[in-house]
Amino acid sequence: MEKQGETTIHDIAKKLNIAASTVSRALNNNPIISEPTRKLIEKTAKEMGYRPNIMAANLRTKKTNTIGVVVPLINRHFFSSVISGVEEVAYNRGFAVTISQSNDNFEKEEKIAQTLFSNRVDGLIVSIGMQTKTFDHLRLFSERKVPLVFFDRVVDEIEADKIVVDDYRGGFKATEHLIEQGGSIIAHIGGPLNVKIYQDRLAGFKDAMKKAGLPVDESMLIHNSLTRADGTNAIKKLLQNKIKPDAIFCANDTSALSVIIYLRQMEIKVPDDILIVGFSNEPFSEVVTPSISTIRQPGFEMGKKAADLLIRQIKLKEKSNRFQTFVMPTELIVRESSVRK
Amino acid sequence: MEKQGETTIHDIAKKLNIAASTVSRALNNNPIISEPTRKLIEKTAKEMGYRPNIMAANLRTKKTNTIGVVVPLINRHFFSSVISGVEEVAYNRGFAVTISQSNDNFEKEEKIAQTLFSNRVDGLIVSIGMQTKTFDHLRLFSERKVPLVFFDRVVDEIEADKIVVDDYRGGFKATEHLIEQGGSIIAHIGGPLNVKIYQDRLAGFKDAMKKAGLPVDESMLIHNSLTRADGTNAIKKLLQNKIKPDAIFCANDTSALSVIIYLRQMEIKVPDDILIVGFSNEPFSEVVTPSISTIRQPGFEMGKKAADLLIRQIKLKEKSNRFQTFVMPTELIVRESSVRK
DNA sequence: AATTAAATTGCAATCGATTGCGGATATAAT
DNA sequence: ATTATATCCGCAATCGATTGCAATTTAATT
Repeated sequence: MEKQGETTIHDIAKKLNIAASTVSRALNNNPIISEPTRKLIEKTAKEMGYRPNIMAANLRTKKTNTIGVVVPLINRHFFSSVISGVEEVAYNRGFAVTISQSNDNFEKEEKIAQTLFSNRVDGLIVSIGMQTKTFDHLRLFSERKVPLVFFDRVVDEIEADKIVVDDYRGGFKATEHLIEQGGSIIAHIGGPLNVKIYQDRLAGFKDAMKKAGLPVDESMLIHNSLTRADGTNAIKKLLQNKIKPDAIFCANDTSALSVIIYLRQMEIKVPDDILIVGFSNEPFSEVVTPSISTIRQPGFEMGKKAADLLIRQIKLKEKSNRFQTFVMPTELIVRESSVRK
Repeated sequence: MEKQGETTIHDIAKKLNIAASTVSRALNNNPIISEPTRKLIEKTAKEMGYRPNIMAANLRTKKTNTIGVVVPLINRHFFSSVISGVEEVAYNRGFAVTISQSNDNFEKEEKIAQTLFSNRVDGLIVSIGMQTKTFDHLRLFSERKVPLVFFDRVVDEIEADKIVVDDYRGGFKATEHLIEQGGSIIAHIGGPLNVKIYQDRLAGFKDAMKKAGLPVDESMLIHNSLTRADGTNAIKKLLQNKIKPDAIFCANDTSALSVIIYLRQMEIKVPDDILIVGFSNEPFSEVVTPSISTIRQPGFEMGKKAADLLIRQIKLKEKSNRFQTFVMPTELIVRESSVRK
């Protein structure tokens, strides 16, 4: 005999001639309920196919047990790895994960933030888009005390927990490595400078150059959105310089790949003629020929850490702890593209 | 003056000396409310910083405006592309997307299904895990009339909308291509046969062989989980056969990659000595050397289609339309790994 | 001016679970 | 037998929005 609707705690209560409140407490393992009645309630709940109505509970408790994640692009190895890490931790601690992608579009990012806020997510994990230069849509969360964690592309202007990779040292190590391998006229293909990670990678690049006593010529610096097409355009432009680079530090693997493919077409040898280092350790960087030296970013671990921090904030709540910034170590992975045989 | 809590429709109603119901209707653009009062209500709502409490609305309407997506692994290009497509459509139609990964683990898939069901998602989009051989956890949805759409790794035993790629023709085309290129002793590295897509790819393989009058030797068929390690083991085993294959159809690009890398180490030339075709068109397959011929699966489009179908079901509800299966066309992408120069 | 129809708005119940507080029962102590 | 002390449990309000139905106001008609 199927009931017409879902069974509620009231149905269970009625069946057992007890109060709904008792049922509720029993099902929530409230120790105030005696063992035998709890057992009984659990048993009949199962028999009746009871499933708690989470919306009702949420309404009452003002919690959704949901955390929101906003990334520029899901379909991108680094971000999907982070999401994977977030999901793993969240799932194990009883949180659902709602995911949205901004497509690096500011308006969409704003709308997503509004929506997630209205949906009362218990907390938010964000990596901002490349166009994002104002932050009111995110301040909304921090001001209303909704826990917020930034990762990778963080926002300096907002106080919150942050998880970044050591982009500065990554840029530094990459450049230093190129210098060690014999590069002296070194170009940098970087991302938009309103995004901190690209500032940092650039800073690392410059400092490594300075340390080695090498000049940084403006004509050797290019900033774009680091897509495949951008990478191709960038290398074309670099090759038009009177003095051509003998090494390039690319701020991501995608542009490094573009460069390598274009150079192959031009019959310029990598690494013999030009050394290349990328950034992020995308899966393809390992298997392309020549394989791309790059900087590893521990995406999965960052996701786990972000979720852990966020959930910690959610649980603590009131106790406004100081916000922390975690810097995940970067690792230079040396492959073929940067080592002369 | 911040109110202590959120402003509700009752607050607005009180301020304007009208009933909460009027406010509710006005905000929902119910035409029964006159234009001037609607304007007034909207204006004060904005002034007071009103944000609807979605949980309360959900509780009342029994809708969550959320759709669940379950995939084996987020961090996998094909799946993240599908998710990306789902997210795009869902977002534009006012649905949130909750994502979970099963890690190809049956128990986790079960728990996820339970959780999403309890969370009252309005519909579910699923690609089952490799271990999944029973389906009660999914029948839960179909039986309780929660819209359900399968994609890629679908379940024959459950009636629902399904979106698959034409794995049979994909397998057939891949194999036919290998034969055209001169392969005659052709091996197949496939996935577990409880998953339909792998059955179909195998069937396509066999039929293409039969059509060409070529024998299918059991020793040329290997089934595993198609990981990097599995791929390496598979090619090792194949090379131990007395008769060695001169072509291999791999059921995914990952195993094709493993094979290529192993063969390179063994100094066996691809494509000169052995032709290779993979499956899925993972990003790396284009850029590896030799680039991998493969079968394209339109992940993003599948995601969009899945979301569209699901939302259509959600909107129609009652009108139990016939369930449909959409077969997305596959496309053979010929690259270096399967073409003798 | 009276009556009717139409247009608006309000009342109050409802969705299902949670929880503070008071009441009932049982066991122990005197 | 009586009081004290836990131990359990139930009552009823509450979370905030939605909605059927009733009530009121306004406009239209005769």
